[in-house]
Amino acid sequence: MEDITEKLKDYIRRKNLRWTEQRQMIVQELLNTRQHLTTDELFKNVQKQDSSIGYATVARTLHLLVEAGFCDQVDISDGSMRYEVVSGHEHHDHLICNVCGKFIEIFSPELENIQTELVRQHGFDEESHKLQIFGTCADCRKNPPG
Amino acid sequence: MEDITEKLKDYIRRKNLRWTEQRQMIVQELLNTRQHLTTDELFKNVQKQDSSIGYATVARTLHLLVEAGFCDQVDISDGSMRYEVVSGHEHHDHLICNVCGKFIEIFSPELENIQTELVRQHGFDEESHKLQIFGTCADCRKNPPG
DNA sequence: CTTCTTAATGAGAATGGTTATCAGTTTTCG
DNA sequence: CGAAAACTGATAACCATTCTCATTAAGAAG
Repeated sequence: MEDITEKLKDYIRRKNLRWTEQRQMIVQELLNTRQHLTTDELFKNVQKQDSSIGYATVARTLHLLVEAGFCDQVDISDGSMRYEVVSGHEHHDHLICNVCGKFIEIFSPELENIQTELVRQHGFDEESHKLQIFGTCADCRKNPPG
Repeated sequence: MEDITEKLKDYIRRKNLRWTEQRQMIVQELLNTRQHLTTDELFKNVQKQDSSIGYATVARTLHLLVEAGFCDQVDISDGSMRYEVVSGHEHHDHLICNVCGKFIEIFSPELENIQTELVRQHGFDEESHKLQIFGTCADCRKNPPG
């Protein structure tokens, strides 16, 4: 999905913002390493390309991407926020491996339905939800430690 | 459930720790205001009783309670951890009101079953999970703003 | 191409929640 | 009592994130 860059350019044009070399490079790097990165991890990766780019610019670009709807901000309570490129299906939940840190995206209509029903029973008006399942992924179960 | 205090005393005895006035007061205050408090909120409440108690002691006591299994640490990504007294059912999920901040504890066996199945399908070995549903609670829907 | 407005940048300071440090205190147990 | 060890309170350290501000540069207009 390289056209995220194009869509972002559109967004930026509409909002009277500016398309800069730094944003280009940061988005490129984020797309390359397609993972759930922290600001600092992405910052370090970007610095390998261009050591003049500052931390604040990376942080600001990530905020921009979230605001524009191209990234999700994920908090797995490990000390810092992580960012992922929104890919296809809008909403999904996460399996998170405690060993290797990998994220597996999951989606289950049944799960969503039960949640909707639960919420209704409590007279609650849902806006969003977040399900995170922590454990050991299949790979790490097969090849334990190192 | 005032006997949480007694159970905690037992735990402390077993671990060769010590039951102090400060811990007594902090636990008492936590039980009184039975809510999902931040360390700072509990600290402020405790200070009303005894202004000599330090922040660090409150924080340490909360850690102790979590470690001993009498409290859960809940992270709703609002900037700080919250603590709740474990009440009856071991595991539960949360409905969180974006308006008044209230937590509603929910538990659904069906939900748990579906999750178990989902996890199994991915060859994942679950250790724990966290489901948070954000929205507006029944009360805040009836009586909107302030 | 040049000018002009204003967003963007980079460095570093500020912030805020949490954790660590340490000297002094208190509990426990022989 | 007296010693060992846990606890306390004040404050410093930490760390991710956000803010500040002087400078740079995008991009629209002329």
